[in-house]
Amino acid sequence: MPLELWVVLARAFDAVERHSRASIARFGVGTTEFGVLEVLYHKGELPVCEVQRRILVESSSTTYVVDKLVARGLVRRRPGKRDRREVLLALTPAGRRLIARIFPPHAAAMRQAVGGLSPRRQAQALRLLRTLGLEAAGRLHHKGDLP
Amino acid sequence: MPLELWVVLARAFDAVERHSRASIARFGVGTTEFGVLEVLYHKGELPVCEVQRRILVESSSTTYVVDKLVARGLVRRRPGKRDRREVLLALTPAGRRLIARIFPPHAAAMRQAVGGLSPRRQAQALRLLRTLGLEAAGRLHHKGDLP
DNA sequence: AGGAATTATCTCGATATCGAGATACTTCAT
DNA sequence: ATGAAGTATCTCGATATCGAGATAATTCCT
Repeated sequence: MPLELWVVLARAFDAVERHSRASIARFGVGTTEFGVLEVLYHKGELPVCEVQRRILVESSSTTYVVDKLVARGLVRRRPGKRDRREVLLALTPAGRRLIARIFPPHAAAMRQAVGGLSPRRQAQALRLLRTLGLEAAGRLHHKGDLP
Repeated sequence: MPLELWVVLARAFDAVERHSRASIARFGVGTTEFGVLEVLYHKGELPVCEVQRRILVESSSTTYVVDKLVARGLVRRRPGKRDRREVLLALTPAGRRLIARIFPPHAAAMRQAVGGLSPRRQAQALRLLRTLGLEAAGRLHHKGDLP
């Protein structure tokens, strides 16, 4: 049963992610790039580490993606003031315009993607997956102690 | 709500996948390589395309992974007889020994990974995710017709 | 039977991602 | 106050993955 659950979780993620990628790719933006734009759009200026936590890639990849977005003039870097290790990220006007244009159709695409479940079941799935994710994350061995 | 569901789905997948990767990596095997070994272990000899369908990577990546497994002497390629386009894959004795050693602790690790949900809730999640995945896959636009 | 469309596999170049380690700054415990 | 431990970011090399396209075999339609 656990293995079966893991398999259907992976399949569901894959299928839904294809919707996401397709809806975003039309605008010449990749999944990870979109993640950065989206979080800055909704949360405002944030340090890199905060962005990283939300987009589920490693820090080196975050640097890489942000580099690209900066090169395209969509995101701006600024040294942090209170903590001088931090680098604060924010959208440029061009970046804001782009994400404002992408986001609504993307939200619609995702509504369509998960529309196979009724709203009631979506809410059920949401609760179960939240618990599953948090518990699984909490159970991650930080050093090395496996069976 | 759909977007929130998508986010928790991605997070849950990420967290559980980390368990999977960690449990497998100890044996010097990557996620995709494991997928190939595992499906051949449980289903016996299969054509590449059948394996590919199950491991959720593109065909070019499948070739790449199989190449590595063949080079390591864990998998064997054999031309298909009834359909001469096909290439049949099977475990070598060494491959069988390896996966037989990896699989039990991996199953245990996955039980632990999803153990945050009671068996009853695991079954619920399984049903919901199966529907979600199948529906989402069915709704994938094959050409280009998005909002 | 014969050509068109489909399917299976592979090649190749491009790119996203990782992991380990370097550096600089901050926090914490004494 | 000071040194140790922790945190934030980045660099660099290695590698997994993709996408487009090539080739060959099969199936389908009439």
